[in-house]
Amino acid sequence: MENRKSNFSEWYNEIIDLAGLSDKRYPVKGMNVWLPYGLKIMQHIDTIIRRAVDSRGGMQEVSFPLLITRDQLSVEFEHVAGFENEVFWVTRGGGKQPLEVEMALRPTSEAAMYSMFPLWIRSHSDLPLRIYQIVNVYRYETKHTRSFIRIREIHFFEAHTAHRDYEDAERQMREYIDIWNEITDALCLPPYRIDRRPDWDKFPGAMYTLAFDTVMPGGRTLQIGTIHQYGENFSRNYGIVYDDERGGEHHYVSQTTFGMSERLLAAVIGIHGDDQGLILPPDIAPVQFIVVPIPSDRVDTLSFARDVASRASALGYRVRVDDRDNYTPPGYKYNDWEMRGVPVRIEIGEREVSEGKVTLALRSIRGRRSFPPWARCRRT
RNA sequence: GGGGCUGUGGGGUAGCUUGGUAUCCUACGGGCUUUGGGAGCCUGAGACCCCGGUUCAAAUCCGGGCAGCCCCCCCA
Repeated sequence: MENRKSNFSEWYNEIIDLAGLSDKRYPVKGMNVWLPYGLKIMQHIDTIIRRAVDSRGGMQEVSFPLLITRDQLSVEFEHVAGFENEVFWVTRGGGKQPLEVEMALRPTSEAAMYSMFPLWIRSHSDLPLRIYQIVNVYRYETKHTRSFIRIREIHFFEAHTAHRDYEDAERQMREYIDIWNEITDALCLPPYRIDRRPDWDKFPGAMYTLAFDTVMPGGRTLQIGTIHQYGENFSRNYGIVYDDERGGEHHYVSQTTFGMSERLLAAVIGIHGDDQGLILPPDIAPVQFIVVPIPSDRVDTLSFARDVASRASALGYRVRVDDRDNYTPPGYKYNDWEMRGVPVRIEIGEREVSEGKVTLALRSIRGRRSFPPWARCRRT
């Protein structure tokens, strides 16, 4: 395997392939296949995101259509102009018939959602409106694409909120930062930077943008999340208004958004990995304990291994017994699961069976210790 | 947006300059033997990115397309 520090780019490509995260051989530029192991990790990341968002209450998950009509995008607005060069268009349907109304694959969902907001928001009692979705968005990247970092089909979390005034929207911005802290804690990401982007670099249409940046090996900064204060910029263009308590008087809502993507996975890969491969935080590891039986003629290590595994499963951990028999020496399995980033390995050989103990090896420190049965499972 | 490079079995490669039989490693299937840090022997299957051009003949030369890689810059 490539050296992570001196040759990060190639190490990154190699580990994504070896660990079975994503297959970039799919014949469309920037659109890769999520492989089982990689998809599981991403789903666990999504679970962490949902937990962080849902636990605060008031925010609800939705799912909007993929297609946006040309009309929805025909608003004269810097937001629309900002994306016009990265939109995929659907122009035909049913054989070769040109569509009467051309449709875009969403590059982000403002235009989709804000076409519905005026129908949903009538009075102050409809506010705040706070929704999010985890869907794919599409951007016609012309530059060099890169697994999980710059792709054309993006696995995207986007939260959208509408508030009665700017102050309430600002409160939402502060809550986003709390949510972000909870997520980065669970992913064991190191302290990050929050940058207020200069005007030329803010999200198209936003009043201001705060970006969460992290630094990858090799020194490159990776923007892994952004929150945007829209103020009334969008509501004035999409006509999102409400009646206040006095009735009759219309006010524009103030809006915010929060965006994240599989760049979170890219950050976890890049920041935690080493020359042996991935190192996964336990919360997102598809396999948290790998039990490796070492075959023996004298004792039944496999049964013992399965017994250990079922006890750990009963405690709620994700456990797997590596009972593949085609790789006979255990060293292959050790290296294989270390490469995949499994946090804890449990080795079961003659010694463990006869002494009634297990031997644990931790991925993060690459040490090994022997323990009496089950003693540490709850704490690891 | 700019600069450079590459496409050969699943992965990594030799062959290309000088056109003619495609090399090796690894992974994979079958069989036997093995087993406390990437096992061994036997055997089997598997490839020249796509389209066009030059030529008796193209993996090799030329043009285009598609895909990928590296550096600078930037987006989630």
